[in-house]
Amino acid sequence: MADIATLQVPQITRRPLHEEAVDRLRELIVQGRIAPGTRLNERLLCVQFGVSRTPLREAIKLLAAEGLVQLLPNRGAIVAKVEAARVAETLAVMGVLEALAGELACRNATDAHLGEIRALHYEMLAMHARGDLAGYFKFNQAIHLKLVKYSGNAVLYQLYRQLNASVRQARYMANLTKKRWDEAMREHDEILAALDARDSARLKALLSDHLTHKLASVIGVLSSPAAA
Amino acid sequence: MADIATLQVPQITRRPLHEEAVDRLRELIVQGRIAPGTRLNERLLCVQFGVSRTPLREAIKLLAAEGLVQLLPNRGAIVAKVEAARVAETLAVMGVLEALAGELACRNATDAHLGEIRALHYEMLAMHARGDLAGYFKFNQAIHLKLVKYSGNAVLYQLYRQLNASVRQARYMANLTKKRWDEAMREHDEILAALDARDSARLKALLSDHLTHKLASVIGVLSSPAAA
DNA sequence: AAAATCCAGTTTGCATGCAAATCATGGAGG
DNA sequence: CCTCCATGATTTGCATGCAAACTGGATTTT
Repeated sequence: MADIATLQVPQITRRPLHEEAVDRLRELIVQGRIAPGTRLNERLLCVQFGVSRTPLREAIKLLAAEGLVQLLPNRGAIVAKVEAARVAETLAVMGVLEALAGELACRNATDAHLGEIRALHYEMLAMHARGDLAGYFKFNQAIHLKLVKYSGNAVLYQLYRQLNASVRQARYMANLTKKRWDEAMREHDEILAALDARDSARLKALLSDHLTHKLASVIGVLSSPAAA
Repeated sequence: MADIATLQVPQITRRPLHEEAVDRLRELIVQGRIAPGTRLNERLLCVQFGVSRTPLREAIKLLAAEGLVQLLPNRGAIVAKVEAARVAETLAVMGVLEALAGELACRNATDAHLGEIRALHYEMLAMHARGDLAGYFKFNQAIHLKLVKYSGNAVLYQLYRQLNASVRQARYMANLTKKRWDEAMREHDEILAALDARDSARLKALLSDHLTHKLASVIGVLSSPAAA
């Protein structure tokens, strides 16, 4: 008897509030609902999240180490600004990380994993065909994240996600031109082919180029904001 | 008048206690004074640091996002364990980061920067000649850090330092054998030569190999702890 | 008029107190 | 003897209160 009850016991302990706060605040930031440079007013966010200042402050500290917010001693925290220079640096790093991920994924990913990526790839192509930019970004992100995940290197995955979050807003500005979007799709085709063939050297080169192109695209947008 | 007074005004505000706590706690952890897996007792650390629990808890959250400690909901935090698998993964990532750093440093480092690295290189050789392991580690670390710093990519530098800290204990186990130590010195000679020649392709390859060798060395030690 | 000073109002940083969860120890039952 | 459960002690998580620091604008000084 009481199997269900005993099984639930380890789960009834509720999730700490500061974890909840971290997720909600991160969501607000990466979605751009709080403009970069804005001060995070503790009291305001408290009432918004329905928690006290203590767990909220702990959440802010977590996000600070992630690089999403910047701590100003005695002046609280502000949403980290996404400066063009920093985005460029971040994408350069992500480029080599993804190249490594591709290399490892060729060795470590299972056929099932490859199938999953292939499925996402076609979903992405569908979004591209429809001109659904939001949907495209979603699947594009998913593909890149899965690829890194299936590298089998957990440290790499965690780091990549961290960097990705810190430039998420900027990435949304990347493939703005139709030309660049089409080109990115061709690149993705090649990436998938190399992955399927488990050609690690080729995949590595393709991913590196892909990120370099994305970098150039993002920089172009960031350095001339009026062009949007 | 009152130049000194007005200049000091912005500085009299004392450093927040949680920042102090972060530094002291990080020091304890990376130096291995607190064994991996140990629970961080808040009350204990409070009296040790002379601060209240609130700033201490915030410090722990910062270190958690850095990866030095692991948060267990409702059970506080423990010092992150350095498992062989995780060290291997981390070194693999550091390898590509350093390769990128070398590539960038060839382009961006000034001659003064190169001179500084060269000086550190000779200091390291001196330590090697004396058989001073601790001194050798110190200068070896300095060289690698400076190289990454002089890449000019701040994101890369921050990430590299973070990863380096998280496996610091393990790195001390790396060059245990005389043979590996001598080999590492030869590799460093080549690295310096490539950097001086600003041969980015060669430097990239050398650094990548260097880390791969270090990885193999560390793994060998970690997987057979009795062999020490 | 421009710059420096001063003074509320607001916000952050920190200490403390309390409730919930976890841990440890001992005893009952098999 | 081992397992399971109960219960007190410890520890974590959170809310609140207070002091220090910052902010912005009015006042004074040059």
